[in-house]
Amino acid sequence: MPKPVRVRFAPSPTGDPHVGNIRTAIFNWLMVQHERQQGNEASFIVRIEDTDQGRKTEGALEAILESLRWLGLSWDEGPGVEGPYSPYFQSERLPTYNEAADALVASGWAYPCYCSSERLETMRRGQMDRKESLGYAGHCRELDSASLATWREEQEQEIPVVRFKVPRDGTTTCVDVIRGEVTFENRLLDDFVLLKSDGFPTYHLANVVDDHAMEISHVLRAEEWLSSLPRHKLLYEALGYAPPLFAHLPMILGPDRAKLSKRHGATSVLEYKQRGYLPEAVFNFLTLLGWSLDDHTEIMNREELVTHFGLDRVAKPAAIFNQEKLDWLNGVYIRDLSVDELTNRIMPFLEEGLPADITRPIDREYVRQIAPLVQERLKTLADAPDMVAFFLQESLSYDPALLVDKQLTPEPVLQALKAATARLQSLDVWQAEDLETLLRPMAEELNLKTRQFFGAIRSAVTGRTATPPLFETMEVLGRERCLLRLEESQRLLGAVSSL
RNA sequence: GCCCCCAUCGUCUAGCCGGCCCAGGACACCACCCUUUCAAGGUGAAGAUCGCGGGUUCGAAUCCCGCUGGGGGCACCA
Repeated sequence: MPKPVRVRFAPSPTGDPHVGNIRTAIFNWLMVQHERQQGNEASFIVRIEDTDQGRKTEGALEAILESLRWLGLSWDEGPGVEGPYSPYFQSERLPTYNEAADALVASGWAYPCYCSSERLETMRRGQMDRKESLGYAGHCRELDSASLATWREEQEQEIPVVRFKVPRDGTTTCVDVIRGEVTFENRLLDDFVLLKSDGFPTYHLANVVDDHAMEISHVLRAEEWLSSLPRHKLLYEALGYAPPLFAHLPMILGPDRAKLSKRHGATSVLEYKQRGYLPEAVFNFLTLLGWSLDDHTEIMNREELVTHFGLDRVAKPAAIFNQEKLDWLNGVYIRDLSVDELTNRIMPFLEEGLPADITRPIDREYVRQIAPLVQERLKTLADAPDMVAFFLQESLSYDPALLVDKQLTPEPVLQALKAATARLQSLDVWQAEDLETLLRPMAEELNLKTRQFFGAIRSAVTGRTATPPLFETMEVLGRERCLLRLEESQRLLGAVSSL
């Protein structure tokens, strides 16, 4: 019986989670789902690492959870889902860390340090000037209790921090599932802080203690953590814990190859939601950043991803976030939606983005008729309001020049519009097919190219030059509105040509 | 500065326990087709001396070493 797979996503509530964080969450989640599909026991845990009171951000927790929910990354244990290892907020687990720190001090693996932050800062600057490697030099490490007390007075520190006593020599070899063995020299690791003077643990301590307490089997996290691995390994050993397996995931970089940040445009997952990206597209796209199935499969739904995902096909190099490819993928997913589904997804964007003069609520049934016409033209759901507005607007406002093809003068266009209107008035079945049967032959009669003739009608009826197919558009627009707009266009054009 | 990781088309990547690769797919770009506009779709083109230099080998993108480049880390942040 293999030990159950237990992985965790451990964000810190310091802002909107960006796509890199979420990609990590996706890989964790995927691994769990895959294991389950294989018939193995597996759990996805969300643990909130809120041990830095100073950086806590209002609303960040909700943003994290919303991001996860939006992408369908449900968790088995975590906020709102109590489990056998509750609580899942580190700020509520302080006693556990204290115990661990005490045990470490008792066993000689850690010691209190009274050095003031000013002293540390000065030390760091000195190291920088002398171009030495940075890190705590170890002043309090060897002090006996008497000299420690004196030092405490001198530094005016009430409460000490607790530091880990890193071996002065030797090496620490760690294993990363994706990269293999990585060896570090212990003398280059400084005595890092375990417990801060405010009583909160640092990431290193909290992380190790919790991963052990929650019986985490695999730690999948971003590559930026790789250099902390030896510290963690040492900590596991000092604490007498069996370490989990570690896999450091490739980073996601901006187009300038730097760590993704606000400068690169949208980085928050919620921003993508807002910009009209489909969660299934974002999910699929993020999965492809650092993982691949083979040399040709790219579009995979959740289920396919679950069956194929594995750590063995995670890539090593960092990936650059390619916005254009996401746009394409989003279009693919939009085109794949059923009309009903597309209508549902578009509605909120229309309510939100359509001009204020269009009366609300927007008629869903009508939108449902429009939806198929714009489906293959939408790059994002947020494109919908602009693309659809003319269907719902009471009156159009556009430059009458749009009615006239560049190679034409207003006069023949005006005549054509007049003729078309007259014929259309006597058409009793207002359907695309009939509209086409009626109008297409007219182009030749009027001695106009179809693009010139249809273009004029298109502009008259929509106020635009780029629209869905004309006849279907007219059908959805309806007889009355089309005729009205056709007449209006003649008025506009007449005014222009008489100038 | 020191430590660690990484290195195939502009980008995401396949290939990397050596020959099937003078390197495959996708996005973007270009051309053509379809066409009432815009899309979508179809076809095709262009695009990587596999970062560079040494080895090993009959043979290297694939193994080894060095260099260079990029990234990450070096907090009482995570």
